[in-house]
Amino acid sequence: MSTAKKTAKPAAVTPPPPARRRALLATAAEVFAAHGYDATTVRRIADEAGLLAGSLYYHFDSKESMLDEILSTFLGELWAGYDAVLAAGLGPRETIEALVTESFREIDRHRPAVAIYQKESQQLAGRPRFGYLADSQQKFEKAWLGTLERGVADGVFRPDLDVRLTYRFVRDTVWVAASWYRPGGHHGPEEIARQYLSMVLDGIAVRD
Amino acid sequence: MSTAKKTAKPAAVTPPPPARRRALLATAAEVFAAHGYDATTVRRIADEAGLLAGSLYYHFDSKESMLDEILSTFLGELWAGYDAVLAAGLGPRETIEALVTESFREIDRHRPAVAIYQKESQQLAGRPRFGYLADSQQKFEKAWLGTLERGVADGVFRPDLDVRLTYRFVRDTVWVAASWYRPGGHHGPEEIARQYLSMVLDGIAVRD
Amino acid sequence: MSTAKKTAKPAAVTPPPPARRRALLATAAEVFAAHGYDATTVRRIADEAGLLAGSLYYHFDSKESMLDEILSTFLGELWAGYDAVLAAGLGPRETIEALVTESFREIDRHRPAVAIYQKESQQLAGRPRFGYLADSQQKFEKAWLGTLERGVADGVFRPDLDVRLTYRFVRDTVWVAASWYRPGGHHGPEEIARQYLSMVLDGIAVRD
Amino acid sequence: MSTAKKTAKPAAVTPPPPARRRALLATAAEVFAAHGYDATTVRRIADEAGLLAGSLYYHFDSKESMLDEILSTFLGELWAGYDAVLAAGLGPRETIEALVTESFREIDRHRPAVAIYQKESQQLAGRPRFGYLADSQQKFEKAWLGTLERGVADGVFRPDLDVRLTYRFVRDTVWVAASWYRPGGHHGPEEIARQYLSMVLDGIAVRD
DNA sequence: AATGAATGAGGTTTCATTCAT
DNA sequence: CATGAATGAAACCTCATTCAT
Repeated sequence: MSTAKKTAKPAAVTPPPPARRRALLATAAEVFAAHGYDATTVRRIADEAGLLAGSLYYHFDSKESMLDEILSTFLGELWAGYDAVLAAGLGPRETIEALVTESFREIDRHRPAVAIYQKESQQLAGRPRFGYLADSQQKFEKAWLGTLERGVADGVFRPDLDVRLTYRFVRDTVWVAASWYRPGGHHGPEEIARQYLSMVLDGIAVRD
Repeated sequence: MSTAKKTAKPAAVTPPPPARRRALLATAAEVFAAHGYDATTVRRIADEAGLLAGSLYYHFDSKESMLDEILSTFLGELWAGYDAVLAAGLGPRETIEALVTESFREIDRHRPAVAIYQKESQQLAGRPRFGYLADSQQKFEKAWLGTLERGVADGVFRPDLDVRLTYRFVRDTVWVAASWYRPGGHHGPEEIARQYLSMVLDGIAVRD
Repeated sequence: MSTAKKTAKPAAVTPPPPARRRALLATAAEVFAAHGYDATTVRRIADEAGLLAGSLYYHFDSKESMLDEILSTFLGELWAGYDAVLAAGLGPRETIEALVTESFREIDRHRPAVAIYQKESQQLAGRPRFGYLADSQQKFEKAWLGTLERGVADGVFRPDLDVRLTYRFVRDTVWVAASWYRPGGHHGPEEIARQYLSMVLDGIAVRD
Repeated sequence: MSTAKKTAKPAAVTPPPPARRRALLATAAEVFAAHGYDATTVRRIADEAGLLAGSLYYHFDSKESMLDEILSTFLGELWAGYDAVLAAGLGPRETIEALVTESFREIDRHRPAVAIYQKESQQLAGRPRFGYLADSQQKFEKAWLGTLERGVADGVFRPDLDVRLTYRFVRDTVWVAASWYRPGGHHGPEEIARQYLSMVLDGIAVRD
């Protein structure tokens, strides 16, 4: 029956429009990540996606709006994960472990977006349209710095720690991983997180 | 006679005063670092330097040649320092300490160049003109990876270390510091190096 | 049966309901008049009409053909009115009065078309498709100029009149009214015509 | 002597930069007036001026800024003339005569600008950048309407005049002349003004 | 050394139009 | 009849680069 086809996949009816959009954004993200936002031409994205440059403008307002959608989508999912961790009431060490693990998971799922974020966010945060990048960065700092400080106060982390400096080192190292991480490689995100945490928490030197 | 000056140092006739060149390159590096190479217009550099865009071409062949000169100068000095460290015959731990300290010193002296290197090198390494970037990266990897491996073999570093992964983390953390480091701030390069080494070598967690 | 309807009026099958066409043209005319032909996008018209840009092409061949239909329809009705006046055998003054009155009536009924005509006709008259605009302008000139000349010859209009100049002034003032006239406002078209004729025929100065 | 050349034309030293600018603006104005602002391509202007489209951007920020400069320059000169007339303390009839004459003089000197103003000002007045167009229009209305009202009050103009309507007719007729006026033709601006004033003030009909 | 002006290639974006569904 | 997606031409604009002065 003709109705059978329509009722067969009712769940798929809900998100019908984003289908193409999402594919195009994925392509765009890949190219942005590989060549940098400025150096990426709209034509390059279109080529990669198999249509003409002008046709992209049926789906998106501008090159910038593609970037915007890529970054805001990523940050949305990132904060969903982070907020869950922060709401779990874990101790400082466990919170750091969970945040690091969550971060590498995000890199695994949104590698191009993370790479773009890493390279361009400082540049973009100034523009009004990307104000949410600055907001996110502030929340980010609050979450990490707060946890580190709590750890020092609780006697879990070394008392001589310069937390601000430590925060910067940890933050950068985690995200910069997006520049070399390849999904499906030797290590999954959890394995990488474990190695990284082992280094940061316990050091690479052999203990006396 | 006017010829006296010229014949006195015949070799110096071609590149008259490197003073201006250096100043212009410093300006260019600052702008490249702040906005990214692609996003930087020649006019912007010229504005910042107080002349017109076209006038820059009296001093340099092209925008790319400015970038080239900035990066190769930086890498030249970097390797002078690194080679000295590597030739000193230190133990693995001391070598790592010396390399990290040397790196932060370079960041202190060449912050814009390092920032540019960090952001653009992956992109540039492919082009023939910037082949030395890839070479440098290889030497770099060899130095660091070798030292880490030697440390593990010597029982100085933990035996369960994934040296490749560790190398990446360490490398990135060091260089990424160029994006937030401000010369003349709270900590000098040596202090930052010490903090960083303390974290990487001994971990941030309190020992039992 | 469904076929009954179709076979009932075979002649009407091709151009089914001019109702929709007319409504779409009215919308198009409004937008053309408000923003100018070139500055009007097909999408804007479609938006205003409540369908998608592509869908307009089911009804019309092109944007230009909409313009064409709007203008030719208008001119058709205009000349029906003018020809009736000119065939009535009135005296020069009465002819002028009737033409002016008829013109303001047309503005009342076809304001957008008149506004378009006013703004674009000089531009369009050159293109072959719109040759009828030039023809119309010639007929127009002949009718007005002829009447003015007749009036001077008959001693009804002042003998020192530069008829060509007068023609231009009168012609422009009448049609330019389309840019500010709003149907349903204070004055109806006949009232405006009366005021205008009073000014042009007798002047605004008080007679001695 | 070399100094002779420099001191020969000291007066020309003052306005050295606008030389090329003004010529380019004149060309642009001509093209805008002939084809309409929207329908005019930057390339067309460049072709007409004998350089490449991109080169225009050395002199102007944008197509819009050319339009802006054309219109604001014109309005500046127009109001210099109008203000002088209004400040002269003439009677209503003489003021109208002087304003009309001044207007035709402006058309004579700025024909393209007037034509552009006539065609595009209503469209542009809404945009913030061209707010001065709306301001000008208000001043304009105040000047003309006020004079007409004063004339009626003084018994110089007919008491049954609808001044608002009269204002519109007079205003349009004057400016619309820019669409057909050709400098250097049969009539100079003063002659046209005289003819026009004769029509408007005394009417075209023969007095009884 | 530097300026003013221009070039020419290429970038982003717009838009009338087409067409399978 | 209408939609959604795409095309392709052309528009505005940017920018590295050149060159006569």
